[in-house]
Amino acid sequence: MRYWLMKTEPTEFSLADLKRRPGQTGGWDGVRNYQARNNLREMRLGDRVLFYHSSVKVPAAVGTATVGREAYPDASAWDKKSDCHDPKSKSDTPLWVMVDVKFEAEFPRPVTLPEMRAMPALQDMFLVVKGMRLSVQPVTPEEFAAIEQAAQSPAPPA
DNA sequence: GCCAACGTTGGC
DNA sequence: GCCAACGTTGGC
Repeated sequence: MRYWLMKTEPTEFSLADLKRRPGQTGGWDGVRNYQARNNLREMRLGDRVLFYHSSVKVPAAVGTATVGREAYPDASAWDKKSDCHDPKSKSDTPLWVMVDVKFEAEFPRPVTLPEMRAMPALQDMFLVVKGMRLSVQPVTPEEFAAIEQAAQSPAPPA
């Protein structure tokens, strides 16, 4: 099993939104970055996903999800009315893919970006080193566990 | 195929 | 709202 981090703006699609979906499952479409797409293709059923909220006052990991369906064509790329429309994507060779994710758990408290930056266990984490511009990132089992554990513990003093 | 210019992203 | 970092584009 592999571990991932996926970024979303909660105003667009939050963890609470996912939880409210039928079957608590939602399609993760709109990824238009090649490196992120390649990560989507690597995802396997049951892989675990850290759910990260960006572009808010305090960016944070807020919970977890699992991969409910492996990569399949992202139809929004062909939809001329969609913000995510991409004329480069031809129907015979889908350029962009999406996965389905299933709600797993909401953390007892958010683990914030500054907190993650401060955690010794996360000094080599992709998010900490390279930032959040890549919307689908790999996470090591150790990093994933450290963040889950932090979420179960009291927040550190600010 | 390189690289400068440009646009976008996201944290602050 | 600003700016740094990065991905993408297009001219050569």
